[in-house]
Amino acid sequence: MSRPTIADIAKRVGVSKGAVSFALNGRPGVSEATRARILQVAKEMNWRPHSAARALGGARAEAVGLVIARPASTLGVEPFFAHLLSGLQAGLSAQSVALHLLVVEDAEAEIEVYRGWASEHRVDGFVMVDLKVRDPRIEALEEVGVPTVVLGGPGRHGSLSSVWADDREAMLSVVDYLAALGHRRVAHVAGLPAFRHTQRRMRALRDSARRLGLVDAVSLPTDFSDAEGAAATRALLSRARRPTAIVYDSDVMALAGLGVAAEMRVRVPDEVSIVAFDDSVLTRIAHPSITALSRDTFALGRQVAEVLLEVIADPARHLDVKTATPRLVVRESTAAPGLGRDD
Amino acid sequence: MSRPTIADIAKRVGVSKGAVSFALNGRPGVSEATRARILQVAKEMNWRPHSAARALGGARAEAVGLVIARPASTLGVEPFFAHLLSGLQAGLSAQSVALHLLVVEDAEAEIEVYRGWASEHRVDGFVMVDLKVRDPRIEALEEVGVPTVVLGGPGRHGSLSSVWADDREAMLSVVDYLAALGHRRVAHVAGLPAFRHTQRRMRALRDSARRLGLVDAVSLPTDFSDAEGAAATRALLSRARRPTAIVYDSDVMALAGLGVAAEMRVRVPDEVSIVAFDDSVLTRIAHPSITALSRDTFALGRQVAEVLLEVIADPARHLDVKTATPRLVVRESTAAPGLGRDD
DNA sequence: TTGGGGTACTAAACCGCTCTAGTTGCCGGA
DNA sequence: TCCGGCAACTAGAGCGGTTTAGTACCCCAA
Repeated sequence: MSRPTIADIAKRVGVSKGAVSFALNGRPGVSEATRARILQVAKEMNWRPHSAARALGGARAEAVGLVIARPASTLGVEPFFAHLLSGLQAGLSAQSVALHLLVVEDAEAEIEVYRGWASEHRVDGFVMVDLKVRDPRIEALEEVGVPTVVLGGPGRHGSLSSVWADDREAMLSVVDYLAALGHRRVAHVAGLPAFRHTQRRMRALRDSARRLGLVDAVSLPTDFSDAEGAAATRALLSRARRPTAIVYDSDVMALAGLGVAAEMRVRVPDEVSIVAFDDSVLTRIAHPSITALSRDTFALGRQVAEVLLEVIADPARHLDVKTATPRLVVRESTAAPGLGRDD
Repeated sequence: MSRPTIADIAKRVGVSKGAVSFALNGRPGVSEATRARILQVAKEMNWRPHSAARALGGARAEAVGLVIARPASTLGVEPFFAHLLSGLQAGLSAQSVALHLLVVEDAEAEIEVYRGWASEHRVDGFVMVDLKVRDPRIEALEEVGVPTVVLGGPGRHGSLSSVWADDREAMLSVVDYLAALGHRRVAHVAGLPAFRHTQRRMRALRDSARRLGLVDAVSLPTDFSDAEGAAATRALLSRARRPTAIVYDSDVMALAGLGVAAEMRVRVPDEVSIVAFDDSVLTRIAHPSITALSRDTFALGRQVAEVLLEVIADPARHLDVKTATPRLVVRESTAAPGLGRDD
């Protein structure tokens, strides 16, 4: 026989549908004895709520949405993304909330999906990632009126809540560290300039260069791919006055850069130091292992989930959470310029 | 004002709810003129179907489920997984079907989620991954009665459809290649022995060793982590008669193995050749780059999605799709066993 | 003229659950 | 004895669609 409904339970126990509903939802209106009997029978019949029926009455969908506008084929490349997803899952599954995931072509399609899922009550909230410099999604999501947490900032996310890491401070700490080692020519292989965090990192490098008197502090934008990361590295290392340290905006690019250095017979860290934003297995198992800004993306994802659940519980709230600033994990890929020849 | 319903449209156009439903779903029962008028008004009012209401009536959920029983924190490590997810997305989003994703602790919880989502009509089908040797999930899913595609095989997935790659054939091709280069001592750093595909690879290595007269053809099981991959490599390279070639069950472990070799001053590929199952950026950007079995995981994911959509469309069907056998991409990490030749 | 059959449409049941507005029965107090 | 009040429970109206049964009307053949 097919799934039992509360009507079946009601008939069997000999009470009304309403009584069963009250009992199952733990609300007053039934005696303890009756409640126990109802729960017992519900269990025996292996009853489960029909989420659609609940949703019709205006209840929660018990799911949140994550829509990503990237070519699906590049998603897999980013350990960052996978970790974030894991963290989100961890935070959500604690409250048995599922994640509705969709990859679309562009921001326009993304906004369409927001509208659709919201009005179909498919989800209770959204997580928005890849905050752009002037981002049309912000306005769209505000209009849609569904609780949302933006991953990125600070600022520029309108009335939406956000969770952000201080990219500026992180970059400053990297440059300070390199400067303290004695580096004067620090280059930066950046990510997509359309991203807000890329801009903040580039600006931080410029500011620090001025403050510390560094020269040739240049940022080369890329698309985050290993190919462009390698190309940028090749360009930098081919310069007459090549940088003594390179900061990469992702672990994949740093690893690609390391490969290029080896191929060009530029020794790491003796002749060039390498630092990666974003830590992962990649930086640990590379040889030499790569000094990286470690930011526990898993925890970040979980935090995003928690904030979102809070905002869903009380839509009037507006949270703006700053996460721990990435911590620099020093490994074998950095050293004072021109020194060290321990190999 | 809140979302318009078909009743609102009906009132505005001056017809009944039923007529509106017929018009919006493109079924007979209304004249072309009326249909056009209804569609026009629906568009003006920016109407969207309420998925919960549809689901109540027994319609599709337009979503499929993927439940993974792994500690969420290890998910991100596997490029394989991320690629698979991307491919799934690509296949599903072509028909605007969303992916309901959940990470749970163990197989038991996984089965609970299958039961739950199925009876709540949250999804139209499931994708099952990580096929184990004697897998209780198979029976559970058959009982649940929701269209499912198992990633893995061949065989041992009951009445469920499946998509599988020939791991045996793949391993044979690797060993043949190594034997042809002159290798006689081939080791295998395997994955979790509970996985069916791990078993098949181990058996294939044993069979091939017998056929080709290889010695010391040993498989060391691991948990797929870079740590255990490194440890296994260290153990193998410390042997008195160490292997001249090592096959790794994942790209991450191969990269970790490469690191260990460098650290132990065992030259690759001069003293030991390295081959990875599963290709990704990692194997390409490593230095030296790693010879790998490339299997286009993205395409695999898309194929799974397509098969699932087919089975959902016609639940009576049973598909069993064998994907292209992984192709060996030779890079810098393999060569004839030159130095340290001591047979 | 009748009647059969097709088309275009309406009314209402139905899906499974929630929630409000009763209704019943019992108790205690005046 | 009557009545108010409360706890326990019932009846039934939604929620937003789909779908079935039924109706009104028209056309055409007998």
